[in-house]
Amino acid sequence: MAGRRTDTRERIQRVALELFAEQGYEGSSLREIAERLNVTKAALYYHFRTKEDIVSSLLEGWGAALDDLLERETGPAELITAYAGLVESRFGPVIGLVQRNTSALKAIAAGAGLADRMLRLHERLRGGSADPESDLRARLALVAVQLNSAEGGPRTPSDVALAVALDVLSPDGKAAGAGT
Amino acid sequence: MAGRRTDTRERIQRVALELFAEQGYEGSSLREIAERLNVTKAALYYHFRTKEDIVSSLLEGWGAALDDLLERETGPAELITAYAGLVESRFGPVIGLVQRNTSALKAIAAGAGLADRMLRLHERLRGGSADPESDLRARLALVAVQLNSAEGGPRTPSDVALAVALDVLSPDGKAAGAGT
DNA sequence: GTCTATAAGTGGATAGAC
DNA sequence: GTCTATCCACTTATAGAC
Repeated sequence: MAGRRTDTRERIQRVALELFAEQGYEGSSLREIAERLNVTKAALYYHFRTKEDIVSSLLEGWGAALDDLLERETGPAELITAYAGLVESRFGPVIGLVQRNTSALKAIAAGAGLADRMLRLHERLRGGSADPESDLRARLALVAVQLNSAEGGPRTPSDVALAVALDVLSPDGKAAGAGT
Repeated sequence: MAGRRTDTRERIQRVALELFAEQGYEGSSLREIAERLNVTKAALYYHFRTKEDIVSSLLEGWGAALDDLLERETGPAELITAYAGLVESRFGPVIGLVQRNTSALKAIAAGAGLADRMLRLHERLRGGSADPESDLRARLALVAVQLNSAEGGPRTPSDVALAVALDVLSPDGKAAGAGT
């Protein structure tokens, strides 16, 4: 695994992520990716079977990390905290991509899979309470920690984002949705 | 104005919005729009100069409504309330479109114009306070009222969404950002 | 206002040489 | 592992008849 001689596959992924972030998934062509790498389109096809494979490979790590998260049996607060850690440490750019290309990516298996996991995370986050307000608050908490994702630079310090997310999820004053 | 004999232009807009919502802007072709309308592509070009013109015409009303909103000299709470009214009464589907096709639409003049107006609205919403937390809260308030936009049906009752938005913007306990 | 026909270009993808 | 050359489906857009 670590003994490979070239890193072209990784370079393709890096450049593709760059380009998709700038112009969107459908707005970026394989020709452009190849040009920026100074190779030909055909070379890309040695490393990836299709264009969809390229973007899927980009989403892969994020999907796996979400699965890890969903397996833990922690409560809402710990869940959103761990989620914030993932966003901050590694997956910000990928999340930004997903968020700005929702329509384009929902037509792709890996994209639909991510949407599914986010839905499950959302359910776990609102815990037992299924009322509309808790539902909305759980969504907003997720948005709070990922709003920064990849637009020119981090805007909200990550600790502030997490604090707001936690407060939005369970506003002080009202005890968190422990009743019922 | 009210005396036109055909409504083809409006029918094109209706079908285009439908299709863009289902498959995204770049994922929908003029051929598909024409087919769903039982006309030919060429007919579309009688009513709109380009594909971009079609989507721009869809965003137009929303842009104008935002300009109206920005001209009023009201405070944050009134602003978000009025915004929620617009989302609820007329522009939900359009906002959903914008939100799910951010990348694709930023390459379009009308789309970039909308992003600009949202930025100004966000600034007005956080009023004088420029600290990271107020900034994030202002963004979240906007998200709160528009999260429902066009996915199969309204999820959060609009009054609940507005209440949460107002609370997120200025959590009770802390007085709203009225001082400097 | 809508049609047929077609231009002109791009896209993703493959074959086969090196 | 990368190249040249090519294919073909499909796109936006236009010309001109009806």
